[in-house]
Parts: sequence; structure tokens; C-alpha cells
Amino acid sequence: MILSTKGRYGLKIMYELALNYGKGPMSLKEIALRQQLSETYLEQLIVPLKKTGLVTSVRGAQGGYELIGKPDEITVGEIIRTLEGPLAPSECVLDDDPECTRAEYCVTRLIWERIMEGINNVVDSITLDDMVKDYYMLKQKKEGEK
Amino acid sequence: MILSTKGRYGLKIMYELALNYGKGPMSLKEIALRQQLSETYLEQLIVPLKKTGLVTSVRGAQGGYELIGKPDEITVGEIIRTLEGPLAPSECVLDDDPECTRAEYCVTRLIWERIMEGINNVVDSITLDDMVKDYYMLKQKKEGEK
DNA sequence: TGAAATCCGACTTAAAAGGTAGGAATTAAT
DNA sequence: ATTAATTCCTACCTTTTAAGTCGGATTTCA
Repeated sequence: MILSTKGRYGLKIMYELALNYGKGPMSLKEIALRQQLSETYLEQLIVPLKKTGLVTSVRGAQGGYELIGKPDEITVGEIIRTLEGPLAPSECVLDDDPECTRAEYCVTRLIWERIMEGINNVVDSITLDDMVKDYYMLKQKKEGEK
Repeated sequence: MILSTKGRYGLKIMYELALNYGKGPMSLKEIALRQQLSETYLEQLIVPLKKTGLVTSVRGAQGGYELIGKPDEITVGEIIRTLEGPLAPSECVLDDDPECTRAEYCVTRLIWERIMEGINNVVDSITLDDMVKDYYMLKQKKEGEK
């Protein structure tokens, strides 16, 4: 049940952009450097993020990417679903599955629905701003230890 | 983020065994028939369920499988984790990941931990007995519609 | 003794994961 | 004007995983 690198790295991209929010565009090169990830791979991942309208780009030298919305308006759920598709444990709970009219009265389906609801509740309750706050919390804590 | 068929079919196996609880062993053939699944594939899936001690087997003709514990003591979480491994969105939240001492203060890791906790809370709160009850509820409802 | 089961291990095929590579287009700074 | 930095675009590659299948050995009830 581990997420693919798409969702995981995608969140890292968005987190870096959130830390940089309001400071102009940030290049993928810098993000890749800070997160120790392959820049060319991140290029792939940012395409859907742009298409969904979560980020915008500035081309050319000194260009890069920026969040479109404010960090407290972007949830972890939106980001992960953009890159991974719907967060469902089984296809049969997605809108329109034709095979799911079964003689077993589909009890398992009820379970998948509950699980899906649980997962989405969690990820939709966390925003990028929460992550930024976590960062400053951790930072302060670490400085206190010196 | 869709579960593999291991976890999904595995839960169906356990659900059938729960419906059959107390009535002697049930063969994979019958389970496969009722759930419209490949019997030989289910053979693979039941191995870990047996190894973990969730089911026991009776060999020979009229043999089959039975739940070891009572349906209200077996959670969906146990079953899925047995077949899918730990329900974590990232490896880095599993005990001992060595790579996770990072300069970013690992804010994303905090997020994965919260998500993992959320998922496990949901699946561990549902037992096989809940599914059996769901079955009788749905059945009654359907009969009322006639 | 035969049929119905579980058990065991190897094999197969297709898709997905996790990238790389090469180059075109755009733009700020010099 | 040129150069360097950047996004953008398309294709390709390699390894792993998913989702089974297959053949046969073993056990046991009828």
C-alpha cells in the first residue's frame, strides 16, 4: 500500500514551493537539490500539478514554479490525488464500476468505502501551511537543543 | 493507491470463512465459486493467512479452511496487513529506515505518519463480524423491497 | 480405490514503476 | 546579440511487481 514516488516526490515539490511562497519562482533544479531527487524526473511530475492548476510556471532564466493558491488552501489530498489518481482501495468504489452488482450483496464494497472515506478525511485535513508550520516547529525545537 | 488483489481477494476469503464460521471447513473451491475468483490463485493467498495463524486447514476430501479466531476478534487491518505488508504510505515511516535522517527535518515524514495512523485506525476498527452483520442487514433490506 | 481436497514450487505474461536522454523554445542577465 | 538558465515535450529504457497458470505430490473421506 505504499504510495508511488509520484505522490511522495510530488508532495515534496509542493512543500518546497510552499516554503518559498511569496518569494518568486523556484526552479526544479533547486527543489531537486534540496530534496536530493532527480531533476529530470521531477519534470515529469510537475506536469499534472500544473495541469490541475496547483502551480504556475515562469519560463526562461531565473524562471521556475510557484504555487497558485495560498498554502493554507492547498491540501495534501489534492496533491496526492492529482499524482496518484483517486485514493480508493478498490476500483469498485469509483463512481461507475459496472462489475459491482454482485450476488454477494457486495459487503466488501462497504468496507472499501469506509476505508476510502477514512483516508481522504485524513489527507484532506492537512494543508501545505500545516507542513510549513511543522517545519518551523522542528527548526525551533532543534535550535533549542543546542 | 489501489490495493492489490492479494488484499482484496484475501478479505473476500476471510469474509466467506466468517459467514461459514462454526459450520466446519469450507473449501477454496466453494469460496472461489461464490466470489467468482480463480481457485488456484486463492491457493497462493491463503498461505500467508495460514502462516499468520488466522486460518487453519483440514486436508483431504471434505476438507477446507476455517477461521481460528472468532469473527469479532479478527480485524480487516490484520488481514490486509498480512497480505499487503504494512499499511504505510512511505517506507520511511517503517521502524528502521536509515535514509531518513535528512536536512529537511523530514516534514513529509510527519505527514506520512499521520496518514498511516489514519488508515490503520480505520481498518483496525472493522472486524469480520461487522461484515457478517452488514451481510444480514443488506439481505433483510433486500427482502423488504420485494 | 477413487475423488476431493490441501500443499508446493516453478513458470509466465503484461503492466507499472522509476526513471534517462535529447533537444526545442523561452527569457533574464551580460 | 549572445549566453546561460530554465521550462517544455516526446520518446525510450530497465527492473520490478501484479496477477495469475500449471503440474504434480500428498492427504483423507466415502
